[in-house]
This record gives sequence, C-alpha cells and structure tokens, in this order.
Amino acid sequence: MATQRRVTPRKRPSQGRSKATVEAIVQATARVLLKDGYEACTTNRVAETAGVSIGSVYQYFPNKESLVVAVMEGHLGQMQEALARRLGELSDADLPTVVKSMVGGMLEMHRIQPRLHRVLLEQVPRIGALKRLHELNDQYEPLVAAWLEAHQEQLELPNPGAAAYVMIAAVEGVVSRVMLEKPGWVELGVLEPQLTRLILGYLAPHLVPITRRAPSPAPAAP
Amino acid sequence: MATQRRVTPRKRPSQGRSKATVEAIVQATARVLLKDGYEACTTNRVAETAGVSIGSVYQYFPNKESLVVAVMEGHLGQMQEALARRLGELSDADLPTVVKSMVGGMLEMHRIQPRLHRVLLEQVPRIGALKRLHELNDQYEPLVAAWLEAHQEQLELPNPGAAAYVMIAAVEGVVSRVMLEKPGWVELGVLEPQLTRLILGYLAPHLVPITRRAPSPAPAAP
DNA sequence: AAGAATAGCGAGTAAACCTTCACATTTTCG
DNA sequence: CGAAAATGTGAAGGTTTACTCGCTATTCTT
Repeated sequence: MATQRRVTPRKRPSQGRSKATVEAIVQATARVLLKDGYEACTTNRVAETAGVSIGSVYQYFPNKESLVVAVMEGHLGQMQEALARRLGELSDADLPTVVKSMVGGMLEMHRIQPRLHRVLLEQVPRIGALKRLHELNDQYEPLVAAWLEAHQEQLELPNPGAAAYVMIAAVEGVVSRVMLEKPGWVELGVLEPQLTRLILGYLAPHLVPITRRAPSPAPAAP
Repeated sequence: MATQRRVTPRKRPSQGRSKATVEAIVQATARVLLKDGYEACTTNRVAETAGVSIGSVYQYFPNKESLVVAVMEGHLGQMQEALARRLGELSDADLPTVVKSMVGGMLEMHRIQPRLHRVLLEQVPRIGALKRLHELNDQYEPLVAAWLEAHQEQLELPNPGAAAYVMIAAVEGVVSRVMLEKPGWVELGVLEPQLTRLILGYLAPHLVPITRRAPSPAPAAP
C-alpha cells in the first residue's frame, strides 16, 4: 500500500525573507496546479513559477508531496474557517432556520477557490486528499452533534449519535458532486432549498412545510 | 489541463488464446492495484503478474491508463448490474418499502470488491475515475426520476426534477464515505435505517414513522 | 566589522518507467 | 502443406523528473 512519507517542513523559515519565499512557493504550487493540473506540477516548474531556485524549494519542503499538502492545508483551512464562522452563529432560532443556515454555510464554504478544490479532489491521489478532507469534516461534526444533543427533545431522532455524521456526509456528498458536475446550480439557488428539505426531513419530518406540487415551473433534470 | 489520451483497446483479440491473455492482463492489473496500490502498478509488473510479456500488454492496450480504465470499467459494470437488478424489482409497494429497497440496493452494490473500489477511488487520479463513477450514477438516475414522476401524486415534492439527483448524490455520498471511514457500519445495519429515513423524509416527510427517542442504546458517534 | 547563521542558487545525478521494435512462435485456412 | 495472419517475446531506448550538493550571497549578532 501507499507508503507514508514525511510531509512536514524540513526547516522553518525564520527571517522575513525566507517566509516570503515559502509563501511564494506555496502560491506557485497552487497556480501551477490550477493552470496545468497535477500531472504537470513538477518541482522545477513550481520553483520557476515562484521565481525561486529549485534548491530553495528543497530547503523548506522535503519532497513534492509536501508542496501539495501545504496547498491543501491552506485551502481546507480557509474552508473550515468560513464554516466555523457560520456554525458559531448557530442561534437558538427555530429548527428550520438553523438548518437552512447550516446548509447555507456549507454551500458558501464551497465558493472558496472552487477550481482549486476541484483539482485537489479530482487529480491529487494517494496523498490522502480524501483523508484530509474527512478530517476537515471531523472537526465540525462534534459541533453539529453537540447541537443536536442539546436540542434532542425538539427533534424526532433515533440514534442522534449517527445523525450528525449522516447529515454532514449527505450534504457534503451532494454539494461536492454538484460543484463538479453542475456548478451553476449553486448560484441559481436550486440547491439550498433542496438540501434544507433533505436535512430537515431527516431531523424533524414533522416540521417540513407541506407543499403540494411545485408552484414554479420546475427546471427539468439534466 | 489533463490531456485526453486514448484508452480504448489498440487491437481486438480474435482468437481464444489472446482473449485469455487480455483477461489475464486485466485481472493482473486489479490484483496489483489491490496488493500494491496505484503507485506500484507499473506496466512491467502487471505483465509479470499476468505471466505475459510486456510486449503483449502493449499489443492490446495503448498505454498504462487504459489498463486501469479496463479494470474500472469492469468493476463499475458489476456494480451497475447489481443495482439495476434491484431497481428493476421496484414494485408498486408503499413508498417506505420502496425507498428501503432502493437504499438497500445501493448498499448492496458497495459490497462488490470494496477494497478495489477504495483503491480506485482514493488512489487513481486524473483518469477520470470520478467522471466514470458519475456516469454510473447518471445511468440509474433516469430510472429513479421516472419512478418519482410516476408517483408524484403520492409525494410531497416540489421540483421532482432535482429530487432524483439529490437523492442519489446524498445516498452515494454517505455510503461511499462510510465505506472508506467506517466499513463496519454497513454490516452492522446502522446505515440502512438512517438512509431510509433521510430519503423518506425528503420525498414524503409525512410518511416518516414517528419515533420519540431511540429505544435501543444508541451506538455513540466515533 | 567579522564571524556565524540563515537563505539562495542551479547544474548535475541517478533512478524509474513507459513504450517500441525486430524477431520468434503459434494458429488459421485455402 | 505452406503461406499469411495473429500472437507473443523482452532487451533496450529515451525521456522525464525528483532531489542533492558544493558554493555564493545576504542578514544577524556581538
């Protein structure tokens, strides 16, 4: 199976100059990934794009993988931050509102560098892209779980332990697929109501508003 | 971006002998992928494992990618077949039963070579693994959509066009993540009721059975 | 200012691996 | 049978690419 390699920095930049270098390298990696894809993302090319010698790259990064990991770390960090902000605002409003807000947050999170996200998802292998992504989710799962438990009385929820997990996986599954296949949907606002309904129907079916038929001409499936 | 390469067979085997060769090559590819991962899956190693000369490999496969694609094609074909069988049996039973059966089918589908599936998902990059996977889904989405439209009256469903898509993406998202992270859950039967509830709550919230609190001690979240 | 530490350079190395090709063997079929 | 088509062989070519290392330049410290 895939061998584990070191991906932590080789040396920490201490002077301001070197910090800039490291930053330039990471950004260059992202740029190359975006423009040319993972295949063409060679160490030499990254160095060149960063306007830096290849030797400098290897002063701070032990290997090629660590470059991509750094990019991924940064990107996921941004996403996580965006979501945490939204989750922090989770008020004690009524459930439909809260759910809508959570779903909105997860959608918003995916507005951050969607093209980079795509490359990272689609092209980067074995580095553990998925693993890191899941770690990201694992970080906000407890938040959601805690919220659920606190409001357990208002919900009709067997097995609240699994609920947070299922919820997050479901939303994330739909969103990330839509981002890959039909990026337009997010902007069109098609997704939010659907996901809200999905989750609300899961957590508290009795709270789903009754709607007989679609009032608007439904946009047909692809 | 990633360049498109030919992945179709170079020559079609006509004699029985060569058919066996091709089969051996594809199977060897799968075996190597399983045992050593994508990284170590070199053409020479595949040839060796298949007990065949490297020249023979290139007689039928234009390049390395096409080998993996062949494996993927076979695997997804099996999965698709399994699911199609289940969907074909979609009776006109009541909605909860039908949903349960669909969910069960998708779970069952993932019992086919889960380890190979994992390698294909996690390690194989840029070949368009995800694309093919999505194509798989696209093939049964119409089936589900048709069923939904036929039974639209019984459902409370705004925008039935998007419903099939969301449904499938949600279930697939949860299942494939669980398969990667907590494979045990599938066998334990934790997942099926949750997913059934998720989908039923989405399609017809008023049909979700009312359950105040979990009767059994809920298996805590990870 | 000088020595030390940190940062930067880039040609060169060494290994990996895909793919080809000229040739050998087997099967088909008139 | 015997020619032609199909199949199989594997050593070697050629390219690509991650990474090293000896050296220089800059910045810090005292």
